[in-house]
Amino acid sequence: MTVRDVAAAAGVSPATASRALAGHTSVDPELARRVLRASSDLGYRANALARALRTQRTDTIGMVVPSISNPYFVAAVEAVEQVLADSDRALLLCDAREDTDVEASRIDLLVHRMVDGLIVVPVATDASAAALEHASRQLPVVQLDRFVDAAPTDFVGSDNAVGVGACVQHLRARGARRIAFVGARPTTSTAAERLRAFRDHVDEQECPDAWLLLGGFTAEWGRAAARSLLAGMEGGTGGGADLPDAIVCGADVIAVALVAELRAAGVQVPERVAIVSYDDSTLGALTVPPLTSVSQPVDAMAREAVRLLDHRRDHPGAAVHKSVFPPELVVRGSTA
Amino acid sequence: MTVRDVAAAAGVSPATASRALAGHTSVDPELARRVLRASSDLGYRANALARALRTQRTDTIGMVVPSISNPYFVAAVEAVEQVLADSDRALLLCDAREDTDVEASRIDLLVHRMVDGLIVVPVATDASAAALEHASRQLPVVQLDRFVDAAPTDFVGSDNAVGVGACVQHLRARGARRIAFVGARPTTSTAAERLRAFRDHVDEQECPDAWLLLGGFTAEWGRAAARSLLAGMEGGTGGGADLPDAIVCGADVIAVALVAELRAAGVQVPERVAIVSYDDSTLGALTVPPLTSVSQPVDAMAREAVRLLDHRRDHPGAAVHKSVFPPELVVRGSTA
DNA sequence: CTGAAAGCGCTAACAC
DNA sequence: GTGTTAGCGCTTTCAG
Repeated sequence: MTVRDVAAAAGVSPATASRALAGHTSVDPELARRVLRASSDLGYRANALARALRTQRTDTIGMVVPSISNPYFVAAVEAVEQVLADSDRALLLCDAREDTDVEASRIDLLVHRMVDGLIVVPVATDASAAALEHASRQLPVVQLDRFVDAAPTDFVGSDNAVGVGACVQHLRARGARRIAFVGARPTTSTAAERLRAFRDHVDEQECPDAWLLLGGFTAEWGRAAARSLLAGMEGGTGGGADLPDAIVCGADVIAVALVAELRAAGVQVPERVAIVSYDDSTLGALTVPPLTSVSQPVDAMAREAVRLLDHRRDHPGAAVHKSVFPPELVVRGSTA
Repeated sequence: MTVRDVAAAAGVSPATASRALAGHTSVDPELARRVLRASSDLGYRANALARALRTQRTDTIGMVVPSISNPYFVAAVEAVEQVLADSDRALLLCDAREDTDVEASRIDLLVHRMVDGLIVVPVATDASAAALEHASRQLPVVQLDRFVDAAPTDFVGSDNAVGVGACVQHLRARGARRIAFVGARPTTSTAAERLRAFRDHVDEQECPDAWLLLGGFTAEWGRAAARSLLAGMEGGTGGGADLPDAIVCGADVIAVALVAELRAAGVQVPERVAIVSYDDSTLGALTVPPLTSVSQPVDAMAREAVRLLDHRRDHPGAAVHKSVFPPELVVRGSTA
């Protein structure tokens, strides 16, 4: 089943058949109809490989995420997959396993596969730069969620300063006076921005340095941070006086485990300690109490990422573009 | 950068260069060395598209899962991606969104992309059959986790009878006398097998029909089922007398929401009601209390799935093969 | 063992 | 507007 067969059946040359199938206007309407007819009669489907080899387009987008076990990235993958499916394109997905070496090898794999573009959530600000920069010289690349400055690519993310600001204001309005921050070490732009935003919003009075707890975007870290806060309480004046009124978490994976640990120790959430978090993942909505969390418009962000890739394919020299979306605080039981 | 360049640099023909690069033995060792040398000097990488067009191998495997938001499927995707990456292959991932029409169109997309094989977790026993059957006539297909009998493909799964049996025995050993089942309607083989196994293990005494609750593999259903059980309690003799001692859940997503709802209603877990579940997902380990759950050897299953695809490529006519792995009950706080 | 030549299936110049 | 021809880059007959 090739173009030649269709062409023969329609009584035209392969070239004309190809043009008709591609919807080129410079084809006699009558011939075009015959071709289309023959094509559907024969159940013809153009060979994707041959077309790709010829046109240098694979209709495939590559995506590399730091870890597919993180529900936020899963949401991103889901959204991108949907956008691509809508335009008959496919997603080559790779998991970097939080390792910049793995990440580099996956990026290389995808470039070599000649994907039309690459969507990357970089593992780390420093160590991801080289691979990204190299890739961006071969094809359109957009960084999603996190940004590596050294790699001059397009970017789609959300405004972490606004998000964290909303968290702090919400907690204050709810009466919180003393607020802790449990986030990730600033090895990624999001972690760094959230930390900086938090620092900008509170002073030493509201949050002493001991309550700026930094680890990783993992459940283990959430648990460890909770234990650390609880230990501080025991050393204090007793009665939980040295526990913060509220905690801002850098991600739902952290918050879920942190809440679990606090509750296991008999600390009431939200009565004794209110919790706000980031990502608004399915995870956070399932727990007791469900998490108040900052939500990002993932679908719109996915659409924008794909749009930027398409745009850059057509305008390789265009200036680097950054799209930053406004997040929104979704209030739930953890601050009820 | 093409084979011709390498060949020229090594002073041989493209054919010989190609053979040397492919490791064919029928090449003069000296020439082979020159080719390899030239290749690495020039940083040559064979064009994946051209090779695929010629050899009819894309080194890409397609995978379709019912929903990428379900952590069990994420674990499966993660495992498959790892196995493929280890053999320099890539994963084309599609999400069927629990819809058999979407599933059919994604399978079609992947077949058309000429993936070397297809790993499918079918959405439903009936409605997924046609697409699977059609696909399996074009390329190697293996069904994972769930099985559609009408589609004669290889299969990799785990023994649900053994898993559910272990759940029931564990609960009995813990002193449970009255056990409810909250699972999914038997529209998938796993749901059906788990339900049947449960029925085979308990009698009307231990579990009246009212306690066989069937919905979907979703958190919403877990919540609804919990409410239903709580409503039954109110109608009973009071004091929670009409609540089961234990509940077997068909999946962690169900269990997590069910536990949340029970606890919100003041029911102690595991003291009043013990919970066991299925999948042993990251989700279940994060909750309070963490879930006792049936664990499947996902990595081994992924390896086996890829092995079956490879095997079938070499032996298209071989008999259909089913690999069933033994699951294992992981005991945690929800039955502590 | 090696090279020349063909061809995977498609589309894009180029001529008519 | 249409057909002829060439070629994307690779591998694999087929001769030698």
